[in-house]
Amino acid sequence: MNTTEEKSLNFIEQIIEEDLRKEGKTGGILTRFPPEPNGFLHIGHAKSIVLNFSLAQKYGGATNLRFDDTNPVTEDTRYVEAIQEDVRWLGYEWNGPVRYASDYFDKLYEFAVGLIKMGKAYVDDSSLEEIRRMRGVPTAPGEESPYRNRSVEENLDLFERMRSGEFEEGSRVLRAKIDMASPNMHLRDPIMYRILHKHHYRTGDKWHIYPMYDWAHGQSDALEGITHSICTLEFEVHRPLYDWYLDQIETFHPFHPRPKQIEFARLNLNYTVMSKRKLLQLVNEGHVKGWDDPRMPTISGLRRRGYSPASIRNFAERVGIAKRENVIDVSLLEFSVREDLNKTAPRVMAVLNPLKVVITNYPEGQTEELEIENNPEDPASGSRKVPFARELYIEREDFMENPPKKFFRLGPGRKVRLKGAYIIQCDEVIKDGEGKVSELRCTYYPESRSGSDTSGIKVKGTLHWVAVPTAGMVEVRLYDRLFMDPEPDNHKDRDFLEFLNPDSLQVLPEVYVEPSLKSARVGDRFQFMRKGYFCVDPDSKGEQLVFNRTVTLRDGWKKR
RNA sequence: UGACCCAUAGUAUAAUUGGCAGUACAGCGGAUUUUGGUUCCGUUAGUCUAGGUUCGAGUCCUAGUGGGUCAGCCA
Repeated sequence: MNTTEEKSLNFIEQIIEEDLRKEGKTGGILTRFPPEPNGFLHIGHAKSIVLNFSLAQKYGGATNLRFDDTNPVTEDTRYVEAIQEDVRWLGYEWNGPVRYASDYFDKLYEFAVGLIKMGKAYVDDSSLEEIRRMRGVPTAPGEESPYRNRSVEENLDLFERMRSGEFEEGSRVLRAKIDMASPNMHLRDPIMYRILHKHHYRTGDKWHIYPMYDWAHGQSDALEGITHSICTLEFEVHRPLYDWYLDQIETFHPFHPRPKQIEFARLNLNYTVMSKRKLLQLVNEGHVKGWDDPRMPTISGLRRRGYSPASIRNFAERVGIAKRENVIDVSLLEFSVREDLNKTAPRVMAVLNPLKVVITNYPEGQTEELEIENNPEDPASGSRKVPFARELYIEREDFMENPPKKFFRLGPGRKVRLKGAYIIQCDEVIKDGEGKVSELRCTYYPESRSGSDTSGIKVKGTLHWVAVPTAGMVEVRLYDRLFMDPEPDNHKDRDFLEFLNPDSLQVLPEVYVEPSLKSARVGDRFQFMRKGYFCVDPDSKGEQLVFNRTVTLRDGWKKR
């Protein structure tokens, strides 16, 4: 079973192995990750990154990072920085330099001239509206442009003048001459170049025409020697065009290897949105604090939330690769972080919502240092000293005045163990003027000390705690799902913003923590025992630490 | 009144390419536990429908149904 499990390949791996077999090779593929720098990367991109890089690793190849920067009006260098950081943080190193589609603008222009000379491309003076109208609709053929049969000489002249900036934006385009009656809309004389008098962050003001995606992408793949160009399903209808362009160019400029486009289903996660447009909207309208808000499904958001690169990689491997539309349950993502952090995150104690406990038989002024292991899952992580004292904080929800039988925690007359310390018994409940429990008076059993317990007392519950005199204080931010609906953008009559969860962020400004947390630094991850995994946020300033809750612990006692 | 793609437990994904439908997450039950965590064991639950080919169909064929994509000078 293990052996068959290892042999199981996804459909892309099957295609690659078949391709390699046909060519009598055992490896040497080249994949690419081609983001457009017009937004931050999200968990869906992570799936694509992991796919492309792990395929290359598996089949002895490499992966290029190429920015698809063919639209200067929406793209920005700010995004190219952020994207590189995210890919690196995920743990991948791309092949050679960062590449840009704009590196190939000259080559692309040359290829376009080649198509014109073959009579396979022409300059169209039609307006945007005319072109749209004459394109027809999916169920009915379009009609040919009156400019479709210009002479090669005229096309060459016009195209050259388009490039030099002689014409207004929108006045002309270069189109491939294919088939206005094709059932595939993308083959109805697709536009190759549009006029854009825009400054490009890399090519400056050199160009007045910019290539469309279809014209730029496949050729960039071919020029880089990409063997397998993996993209998402919506590009499936583009594949005939991808191949057509390559077919034409290969008549005067053969490519070895010739790239092959393969499509797979993008990742969708429930209780969130994954489109860059909607993510941008959340940022711009202030529904979140930025692209890296810990509630965002962006890679930078997840990083800030406390997700580790390994947990995201494991998640991406687990979701699988297929062509079926899918919606992954967030619980799989959460499982992936817990799995990783359980093995790596040191345990500490923090009380989110405090209730004071006074141990009446513990000598006033006395303290002691208790040795507590840092991570029971990792013996190599050692232990630390945690101070104990007569006055402590415990979690308010760990006490009930009238507890049900199955409640294993504290109640009047009940006993519990304090983690790594003593067994205590609740003797008296003190309330404030409003009847709210304000303090517990307890007694402890001196002989029940952890590690040398001779008391013989058995308790069912163990509580975390923080000693009052030595307690540190931090801010904690608790996060819940950003949307209350599993598929917020899948409702025909309702806007996804209607499903925003008003309680997705809860700030606890004063949380008591054990003193060992003083040395925590931005990015450090911990398990707050019994409460979940937490990560130090960059908003922390010096001693003033801010923690983000990455995810709660699995709760076998599902209360609330 | 088109073309193309897709359809396996609640979710996602396998099935040596035509040979006992498996895995993970989620759920449920139990054991262990100084985290109601972890770990371990058990368990519920599936091939869209109808025909056909075949000794044998999740897999091949036909039709249907359902879902998705395509009408940007976005990618």
